[in-house]
Amino acid sequence: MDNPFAPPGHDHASCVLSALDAAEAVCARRGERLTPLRRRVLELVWRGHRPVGAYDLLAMLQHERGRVAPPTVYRALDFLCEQGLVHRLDSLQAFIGCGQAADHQDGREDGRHRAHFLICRDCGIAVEVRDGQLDGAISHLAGRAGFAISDETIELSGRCADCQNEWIMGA
Amino acid sequence: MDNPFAPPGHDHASCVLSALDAAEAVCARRGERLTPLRRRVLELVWRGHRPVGAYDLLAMLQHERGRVAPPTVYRALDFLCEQGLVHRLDSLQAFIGCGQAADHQDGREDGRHRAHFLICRDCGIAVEVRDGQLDGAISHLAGRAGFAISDETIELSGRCADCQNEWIMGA
DNA sequence: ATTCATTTTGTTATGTTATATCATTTTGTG
DNA sequence: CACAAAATGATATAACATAACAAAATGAAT
Ligand SMILES: [Zn+2]
Ligand SMILES: [Zn+2]
Ligand SMILES: [Zn+2]
Ligand SMILES: [Zn+2]
Repeated sequence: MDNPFAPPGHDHASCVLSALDAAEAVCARRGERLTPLRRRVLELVWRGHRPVGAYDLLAMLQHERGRVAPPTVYRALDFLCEQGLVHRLDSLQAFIGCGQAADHQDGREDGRHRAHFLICRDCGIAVEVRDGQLDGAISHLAGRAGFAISDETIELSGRCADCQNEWIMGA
Repeated sequence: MDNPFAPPGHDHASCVLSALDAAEAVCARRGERLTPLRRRVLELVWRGHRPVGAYDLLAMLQHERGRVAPPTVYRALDFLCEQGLVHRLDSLQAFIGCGQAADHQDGREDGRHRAHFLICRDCGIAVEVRDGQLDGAISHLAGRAGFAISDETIELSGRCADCQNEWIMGA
């Protein structure tokens, strides 16, 4: 029983810093360019641990730079997703910073990697999780079916431990 | 190694018939109304084993009834999804007939149930799969995190066995 | 430094998916 | 029939995403 959800009062500034540092390192190693725009979008995605919509990011950028069009945001997000620094949550049509960017093992040629999520419907927080047993079950299932996996969308929605407790406590 | 993908030349008419029969039975048992529109939309979803977009369905309906607006389709799809007769594939933003409607165990109050998919990017076919080991891994993962799952989005994209063989054969 | 190809960003327009709202019709019930 | 509830029709709009082309920034080679 170890709750992987970041507690409300944690030092989030350090989450952001380590994400940006990891991004710099990853891009440097691969010869990719983490431009000011891309870096800023990554920073905005890391505003919190809640998935962010592309148009929310667009609004934030417009607030700080005036006219910005959707392609600007989507291109930055595409880059960040390719590098595995951001993930898209298909069930929410929203984006979240990668929680494993530091331990990037470079599963593929590009920077993408398996990413599985728990998403709390009450507090809205999503966390990237990694589980060997789950990975094994998926590989085994695909193997038996003769299926060659190239992408996994695994998103579990429900209520995190904290939100369940709040109900019990009557908060 | 048992390939769960329906082969190209199978008797699809019987897939459709059994899906419609199962739907009638499920709705009758629950006191829900499988109206002509809903039944027709279900039939159209079952056109094949490839996920269908809502606007594709809309076009088909318009072709046979003249003016039809998006809400007509989405309402029918909402109903069918609630009854577990159709599933939405979040990674594709498309819908597919439930492959387990016959063995409906009614996991919940409404007709929804766990649904996991293999989706072939070459032939476009998607199949609903069920795997005890996968279910167990998910439950175990959630349990350890103190997370209460209410919905699962599990969609594995890649290449089905047949499409892999076609490449080898040079077809 | 100047050229030049490549990459990134800006800009405009449009495409795709989904929902809100209210009117009308159909259905089941007393 | 009268009535309430459920389903459908109709209009408008919201939310998410991409195509296509122009301009600017970058990096490498002369
Ligand atoms: Zn944090
Ligand atoms: Zn929560
Ligand atoms: Zn079939
Ligand atoms: Zn295939």
